Amino acid sequence: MSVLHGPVRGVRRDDPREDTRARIEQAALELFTAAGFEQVTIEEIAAAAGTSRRTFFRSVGSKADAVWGDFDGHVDRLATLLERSGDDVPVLTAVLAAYVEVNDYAPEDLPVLRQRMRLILTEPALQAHSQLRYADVDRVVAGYVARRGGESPTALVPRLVATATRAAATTAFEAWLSGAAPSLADALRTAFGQLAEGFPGLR
Amino acid sequence: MSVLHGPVRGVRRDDPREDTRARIEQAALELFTAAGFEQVTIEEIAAAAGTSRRTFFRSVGSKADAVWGDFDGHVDRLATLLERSGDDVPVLTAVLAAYVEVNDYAPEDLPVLRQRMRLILTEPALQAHSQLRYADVDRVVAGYVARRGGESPTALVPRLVATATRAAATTAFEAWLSGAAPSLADALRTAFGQLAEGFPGLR
DNA sequence: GTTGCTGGTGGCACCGGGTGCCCCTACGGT
DNA sequence: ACCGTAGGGGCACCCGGTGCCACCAGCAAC
Repeated sequence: MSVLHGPVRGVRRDDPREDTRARIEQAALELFTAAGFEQVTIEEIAAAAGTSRRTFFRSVGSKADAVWGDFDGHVDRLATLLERSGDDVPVLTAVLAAYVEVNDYAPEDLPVLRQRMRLILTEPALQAHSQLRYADVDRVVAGYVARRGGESPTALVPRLVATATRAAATTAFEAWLSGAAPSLADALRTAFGQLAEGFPGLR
Repeated sequence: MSVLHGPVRGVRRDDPREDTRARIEQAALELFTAAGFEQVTIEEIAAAAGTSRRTFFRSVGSKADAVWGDFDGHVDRLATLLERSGDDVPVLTAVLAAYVEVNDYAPEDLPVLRQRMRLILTEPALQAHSQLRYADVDRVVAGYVARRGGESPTALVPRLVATATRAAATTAFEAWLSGAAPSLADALRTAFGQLAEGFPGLR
């Protein structure tokens, strides 16, 4: 699951609030990458962004959010994509397609995405925080699977499909990050393919 | 993935250190269940256990560890079970069997297990922390799958099998907790079955 | 009995993330 | 000139977590 926010997040183009937020996120990303997430204090980030500790918390909410950015927007996009997918396409295929489209970034955005995902997947504190974000994603996917299958969103199969596909997505991200996969979309397709086949050769 | 520690954890039977630890964990569990994880402070737990804040941290390490208990021991048991499983049994079957055996509790231990898992699966702070524990489990399973398949533990398939089976295990735990499954072993078998079949009907 | 060591403990100061509250300042409308 | 409002800074506080030292059993050696 990725992290970059779309081109337009706020309402106005020169929103001063969004401006300081962007400055803070950028400063944070650089410092985290250089020195490690836990080694950098909020005060240092604020200083690097030319603002105060208090403003940091007001604009980004928490230290982890400085890395995650506007993830809620991505979850919303995922939900919209699933809602709009036709009922004729198989469930797993629809989920895969939604994951692929949500994570379709412009080439110039890929370096920053790498930076963020690298932090999220390697720094323990961010790894822990990720579970909370994943839970949001899982709720969306489970809801979709439940709707398609005429089941409750809390039934075993919808939950299982949601967590398993999300596990596949994060594994695909790891593979892409390590350079083992040519592209994110490719890694996602490979992982979902294995999942849908029930891991042939391991049974 | 469960949490209860085995009958003997320490070296001596009347280890005073183990004794205060057990008292603290019990007090913490009761308070967390009654008031919620974040609402209870370390000082309150220490007071309820008849000890001090400093001793709390010395004996249980962190607030989350008061709920998780000796999880490392479970990971070790899982690793041992996988090591000893024969090479003739299919990989997924071996992983399922290991999960089932690791989570085979005596009936009298089930209430406490429910209490702990309920907190871990519902309290956001503990949910976040769980990802770090799951990562340990995933490393063990990925290592086993890699060995059986002659691959690298960091290759896509071993990682994917590890995260997907663990996702199945946690989903099974949720189903068991909510009362939808008669037993933990049953829920695990159902979830692994779905996973191994590649979710028939959704493709 | 005194000495000395050791392990479990408590107290204390400190750090860092996070929040509530108040004040200041710049800006736009009237 | 007069406001209202929004973004920002400062400050005090809470809480989880750690390092350090001081205390006090118990126990071995002399």
